[in-house]
Amino acid sequence: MVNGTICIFATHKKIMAKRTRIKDLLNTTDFGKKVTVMGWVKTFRNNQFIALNDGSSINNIQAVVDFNSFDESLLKRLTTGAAVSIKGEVVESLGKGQRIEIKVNELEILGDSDAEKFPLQPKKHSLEFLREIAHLRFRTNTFNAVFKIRHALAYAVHKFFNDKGFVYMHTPIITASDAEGAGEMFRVSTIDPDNIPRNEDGSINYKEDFFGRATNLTVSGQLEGELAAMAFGDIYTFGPTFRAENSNTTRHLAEFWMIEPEMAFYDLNDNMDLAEELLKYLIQYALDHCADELEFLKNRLLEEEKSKPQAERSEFDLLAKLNFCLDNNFERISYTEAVSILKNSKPNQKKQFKYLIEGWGSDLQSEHERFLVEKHFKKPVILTDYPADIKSFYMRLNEPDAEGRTTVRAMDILFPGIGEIVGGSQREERLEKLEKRMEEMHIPAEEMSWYLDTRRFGSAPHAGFGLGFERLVLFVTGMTNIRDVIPFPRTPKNAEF
RNA sequence: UCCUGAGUAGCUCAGCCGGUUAGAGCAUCUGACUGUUAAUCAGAGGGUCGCUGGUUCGAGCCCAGCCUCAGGAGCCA
Repeated sequence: MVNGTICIFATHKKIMAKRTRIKDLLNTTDFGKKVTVMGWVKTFRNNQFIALNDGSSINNIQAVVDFNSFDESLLKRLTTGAAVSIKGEVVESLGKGQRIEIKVNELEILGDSDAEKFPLQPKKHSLEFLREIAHLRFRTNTFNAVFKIRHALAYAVHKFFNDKGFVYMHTPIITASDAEGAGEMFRVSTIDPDNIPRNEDGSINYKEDFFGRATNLTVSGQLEGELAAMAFGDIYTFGPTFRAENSNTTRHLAEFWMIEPEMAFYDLNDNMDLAEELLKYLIQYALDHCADELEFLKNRLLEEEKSKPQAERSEFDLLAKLNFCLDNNFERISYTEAVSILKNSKPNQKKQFKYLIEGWGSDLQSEHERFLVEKHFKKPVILTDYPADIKSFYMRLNEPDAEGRTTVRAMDILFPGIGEIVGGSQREERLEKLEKRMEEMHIPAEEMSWYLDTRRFGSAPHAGFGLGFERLVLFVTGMTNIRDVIPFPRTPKNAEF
């Protein structure tokens, strides 16, 4: 575990010598050193040159075989995808294109890879094709970079909150509450579908079910998070979330990961400050710790853009886009202000919007959000104080404005290319107002008694938000389809692997 | 769920107005070469044209239904 080497153990004996990770090898100046490297063959060129990758770096090491001193039958097995162990000497490369290489002394095939069947070739594959072989796509440069960044961002989330004294709270995956109404839920049940127990009126008798009641996979840990925030002050959740919506877009998954901080004694402004600080911290963390990966993805995007018409190409490359986000304050405007900007905007006046802005009260369409973020402000935008009618019951009510319109203390952070990346609010802490709102929205108060207890005993102002982790990874990696930033995407009609 | 588009070799794609034996590049296999960088050169093999049905003398191509994928919309994170 020292000098960048790790040990591999079998169950009862050490089966392999220490290996050197390729990432460390690529930085070494230790010429003449004898090393063992293990990895997977990317290509084997000219019967001499193995491009070897062990996942530690997006870059390969070149191992050079003297084909006269090795069995031809052994060299034949150096196919793309094969796992090999190489003992050799670190030497300065004779060729151009790499600084160092390994002169191979011993070569062992650990696992063959039938070239006729292995689907990955040393060439560009479409992301659609790689999605069909998600179990192997980790071995490509692109997904090596994407999932390294995903890891770094996940770690950074915990570091950010831990450093601020937040408590990481595990909220339940299986939940009985479906109160938030955040979309269709997946039912959790052990009832035999061929023999459903029924009540006299024909409805399903959930008393017979595993939990003795109807249960679902969680759509949000927020309500439970609020309970914890009312004791710990500052908490966050970071876990899987499930929505059974039939959404077929580049931004939606049936199973995704969400980060939900909840803070006592925060108002909406504190909430926005924290969200903006978090997003900038995470972007900065990726820039600081994933330089190689981001560089690779930047070039990948530039390559891809070449095939697009000039008008559709983006203004910035990936790194410039990320830095731009760091250097600028997010624009904060109210829903009411946004509506007036949109009403007077060119696309609205010229009737280029598919949905024209008529007046106050309806939700903004994605074309409107995109206009605000990508055309008008050209930076991330935080929209606040939405009409109460289109938002959830737990959001804190504002006093009606001069025209008698009621809004809630909600905020959505909109990012270019992604749309809504964060949704949050200051919560309604006043019991009577909350109960009245629940009644209006037909939310059964009896079932939510545990939630309302927070307002009955020591209620306090508090706020929180949800950050879609995959949407963040999308933004940072510059990928365009959310199915390519989660290892095993679950979408309608697809739960392969 | 709605709208639009697509589905042809392992991959990426071409296939004219419905007409003979469905093509290319890459990959694979065989051989050559041996400091290559998506190596190169020569040759070979490889097809349920998404599925089902229909129209027609004749369907990869036209029609209907279904499945899957992609992009957009809605819902949202």
